Amino acid sequence: MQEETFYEKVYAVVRLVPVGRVTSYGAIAKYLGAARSSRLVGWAMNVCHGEQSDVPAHRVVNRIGMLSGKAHFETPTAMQSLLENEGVQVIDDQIQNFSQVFWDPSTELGWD
DNA sequence: AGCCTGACCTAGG
DNA sequence: TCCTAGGCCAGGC
Repeated sequence: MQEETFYEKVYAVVRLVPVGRVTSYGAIAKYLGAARSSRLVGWAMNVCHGEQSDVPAHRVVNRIGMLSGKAHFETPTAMQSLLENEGVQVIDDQIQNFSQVFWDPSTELGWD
């Protein structure tokens, strides 16, 4: 575990995100014990984008549930399309029922 | 080696 | 309640 870098940890958590659910950068960072390093999560996603990793970056949004990273996908609509394909309703780059589809690792995984 | 930027979050006015 | 400022770590120039 310690051998894994911050990115590896981020990827691991993102990969644990169930289908039809989304999480936030801050939630992941907080779960990793780096709540103040939420930017690194976004940076990790950027690196992940270049990698062929099976990291569902489309399931990661900001704290308000907005598809802030959609611009970094292959296409501006790829993120929304992927989320809608998984059953997540997205309107105007904004996830609907965000509180319901939100998946917090600190809560879900934290409860053991 | 130093400065700037970035898919963010929290706090203060 | 909305807007502005600061801070965090890593990568690029």
